[in-house]
Amino acid sequence: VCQSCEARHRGICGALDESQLLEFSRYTHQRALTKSTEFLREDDRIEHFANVMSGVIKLTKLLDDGREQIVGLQFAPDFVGEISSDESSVTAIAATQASVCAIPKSAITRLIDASPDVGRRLYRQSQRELEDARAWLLALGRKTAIEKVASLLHYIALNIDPTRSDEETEITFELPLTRSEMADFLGLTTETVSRQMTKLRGLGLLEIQNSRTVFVPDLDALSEVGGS
Amino acid sequence: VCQSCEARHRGICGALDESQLLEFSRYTHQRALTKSTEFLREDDRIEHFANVMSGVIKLTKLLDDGREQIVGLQFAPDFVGEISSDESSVTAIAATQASVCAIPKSAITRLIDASPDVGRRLYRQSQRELEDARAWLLALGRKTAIEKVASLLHYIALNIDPTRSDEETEITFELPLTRSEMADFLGLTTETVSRQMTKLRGLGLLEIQNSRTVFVPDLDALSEVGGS
DNA sequence: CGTCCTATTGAAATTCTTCAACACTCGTGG
DNA sequence: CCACGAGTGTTGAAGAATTTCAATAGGACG
Repeated sequence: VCQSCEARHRGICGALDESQLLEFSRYTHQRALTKSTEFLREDDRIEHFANVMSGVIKLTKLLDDGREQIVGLQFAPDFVGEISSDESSVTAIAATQASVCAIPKSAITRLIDASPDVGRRLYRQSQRELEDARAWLLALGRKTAIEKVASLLHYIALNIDPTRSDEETEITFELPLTRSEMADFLGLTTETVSRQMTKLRGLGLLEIQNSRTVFVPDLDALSEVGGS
Repeated sequence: VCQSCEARHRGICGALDESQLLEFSRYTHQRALTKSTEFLREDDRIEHFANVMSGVIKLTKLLDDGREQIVGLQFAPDFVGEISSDESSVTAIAATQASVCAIPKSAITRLIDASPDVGRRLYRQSQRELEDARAWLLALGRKTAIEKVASLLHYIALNIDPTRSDEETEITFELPLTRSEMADFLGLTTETVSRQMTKLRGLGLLEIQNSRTVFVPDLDALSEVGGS
């Protein structure tokens, strides 16, 4: 059942052998999410987890007056959900059309006990998310608007396509976020994001079609503008 | 040997029974760190980990032009170091006089294999750090200067004393950070931090002695200013 | 007592935001 | 088929929050 799942190779399921996978697949169900579908809300009880198979999931936090911050983006084959906590500390929303493989909490617990490698993979993913979060702390705290936007575009470019090879220096992709969402990620306003995009285009680091389709001729140059 | 270690109860060593602890203690060594001692540098190979027993460790990241961001504070009995990565993604520096219990990488690996509970605790700590990092992303991205400073003071107040009970609504403590370090945490300048401290004092939320000793009469009121 | 480091305060400068107008895209219904 | 409208994106000008520059104050220590 899981053979076709993109999450198979890098995700947690790669830790399972064929028989475990078969057994496990009895408890999972695949789910298609339309854009903007919320499938996990901050402070809600966590009942199940999800492997992102395609699309992009945004993790957000809210201030009570409505100010919003995106605190993470999950690309295939990332795992969504906090194991060691009963309540979610973030809201998870499909930023694009997406498909996920949902797993009940009880199944994942059993899985961890049965296969230490699953636990290791979850831990590794958690560490990777922590690294990402800290890289963004640096960006939000110390980078200028144009550096922030360049960093975000570079980050998305590197993660949007799970099959992308590291050698490729140019890339074309669909932005999974609106200007407003980019702003909510970077602690800016839509207007500022838009202006910086225009500036990057002026620098020849970016070409924009439809305002959503982006061509980056030189990823390293973009990364350079984003600051190390 | 570890009986006196503050890290015993909440930290990872709490997962060990007496005999494991004794065996384990043969590989650890306690180390006193004077203020500003760097004991882990970004991109360096990780050779050993550390349990914070007292004091505060700051985790920082640098941009190549020297701009600095503090991306985490580790209080007793937190664990410092990334298990699932060979190179550190942060620099760890003693923000105050501190003492740590250092553990060679090889010992921790064996420990995890021997006791699943240790792995679980490390995972849980990692998740807690991730939650913290994301809470600060919200703060850096969307809070105003005064909200940032109030949030940081509240955070420090809650964590500085491992023996503090949740019932206490007022607290006096020594700031483990200079104004400049607070600024590096919050993505501000020292001047702005100083001005917001003055403002908070004016609001009666803070009393300041020596500029380092702080009295907070009402933690909830402070938290309120920091935004939810 | 002077020196160094940290912190505070003021005034000018800058970045980013806010407010406002307009353009573009896409789907729906006349 | 075209017009309309809603959502999204761009651009300009004025405003605000924070930074930068500068001067002063307070402590710790030799």
